[in-house]
Amino acid sequence: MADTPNRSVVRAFTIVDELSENGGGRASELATRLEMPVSTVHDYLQALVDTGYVTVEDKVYRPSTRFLEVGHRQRHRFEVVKAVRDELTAVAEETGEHVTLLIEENNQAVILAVQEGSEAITLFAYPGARMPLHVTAPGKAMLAHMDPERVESILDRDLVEITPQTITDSDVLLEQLESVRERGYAVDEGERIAGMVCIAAPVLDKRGELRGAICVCGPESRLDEARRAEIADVVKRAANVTQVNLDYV
Amino acid sequence: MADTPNRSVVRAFTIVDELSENGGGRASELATRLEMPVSTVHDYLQALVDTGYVTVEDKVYRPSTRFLEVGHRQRHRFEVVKAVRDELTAVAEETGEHVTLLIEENNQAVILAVQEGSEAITLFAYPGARMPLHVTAPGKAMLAHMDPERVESILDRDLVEITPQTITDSDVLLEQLESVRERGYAVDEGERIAGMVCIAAPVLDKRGELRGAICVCGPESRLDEARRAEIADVVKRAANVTQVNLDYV
DNA sequence: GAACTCTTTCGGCTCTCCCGGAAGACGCTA
DNA sequence: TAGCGTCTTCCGGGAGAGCCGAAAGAGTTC
Repeated sequence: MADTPNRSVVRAFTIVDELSENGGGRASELATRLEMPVSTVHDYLQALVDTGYVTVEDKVYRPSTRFLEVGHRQRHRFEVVKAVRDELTAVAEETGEHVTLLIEENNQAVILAVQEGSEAITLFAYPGARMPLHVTAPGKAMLAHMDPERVESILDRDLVEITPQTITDSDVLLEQLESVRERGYAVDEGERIAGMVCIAAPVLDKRGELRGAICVCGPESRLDEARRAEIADVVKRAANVTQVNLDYV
Repeated sequence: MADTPNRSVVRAFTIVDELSENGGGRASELATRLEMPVSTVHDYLQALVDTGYVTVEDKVYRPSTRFLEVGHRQRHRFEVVKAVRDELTAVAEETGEHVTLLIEENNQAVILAVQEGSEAITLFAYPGARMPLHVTAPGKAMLAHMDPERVESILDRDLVEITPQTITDSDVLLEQLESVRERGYAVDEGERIAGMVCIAAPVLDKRGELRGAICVCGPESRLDEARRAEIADVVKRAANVTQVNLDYV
């Protein structure tokens, strides 16, 4: 944690972030948005283009496919992605819903794989999509198996409210985590997306280390008590099989 | 094209590249490989971690899932990805082979989507994977519809030989491009991967602008003359449907 | 063709990156 | 446990590189 992290590096990635959020932009646009001199932004964009991580076309700059490349290469190195693969499709087939594999990174839940069942709702879910831990079933599933100190430090911060259902009381969350450990799965009811219910089970390896979570999402209307129980079983089984695969590899 | 592109930016991404290639590394490792002082590398790594684009665990640094995020967001903005979606699965089902969608970026062919048929050979193909244009069917399909001046400048450079079959003679390539335009599809026979045949059709929009290429790859043994012709038809149809979808959107 | 906007170039001042050196952390061996 | 080797982390002063104002160039609009 240096006092002053290399400013150029930070600025470069700030520009990348800005480009990514808006899907691209022109030098002057960025300059105003980031409150930097145009010439400075211009210099950075040149440098970024030089590296190949940004492309220009008609003065519009965009993140290049290099990001995909680096991202996917890295993704392949997560053993859990391979270990879960068949189970993910199996779960999608059995439930017909939207199924994802997530991991925890920097106190956030990040999607690594998506598999859509036949009835799956179209969600804005893609590899790399991230969300706070406390607002989702997979997040809670993972929190339940993280180091208590880290959990505490995470819950101590502002628990952002994303929907009216989002749980922002850390005591309530701690109770839920306890129940996750007992039942082996977590549920969220419209806590991240209104009207959407998610059921998730944590994936642990034989040493008990957290490796991710498998999550099924569907519309409230379709998921009554009985169906939720069914899905919970499917998800738990998938997590279990994945663990076995992990330990084999 | 500034004379001296911001050194910090270039260095930062050099480090990212190195991390990506080796799937992560320690400060001292990078320092030796990149021939930089350890302390310098350390400073950069700190800054990169600060941005969230690199993570550390047990002193091992890795590109974070941010790259996936940026990459995928950008991918979604390519209309051709949506336009081709159903066709890609259709082609995979019909042929049973390995099907990909590629685009051209910075004089390279880049995979944007992969769909594996039931018999598909396992290829090291993932979104973001890149390859020279002249060594692949999709590359040739795209070259055939690029600005002649650009084509010339690309073919004028060193035509890297990847397999003994790779075509490194620009005149031969130019002839092939002509035939691609006539027939509507391109073929490569072990020019990128020995023993592998690929058949690809370019995707153009109504203005005739190049938007990408659809590619089917399979083992030589399975693809005799007749089957190649079949696949060529399937691929051409898929490209055509995609064009229609594109023009609709 | 004048006025405006946005991109690109230029260059000198100043700030910040750079890296040697040293301290600290960790692991290994005896 | 002490001692040694390796790696990470911290520190600070010098010099080189980034920064940005200003102006020129490119492209558009009316």
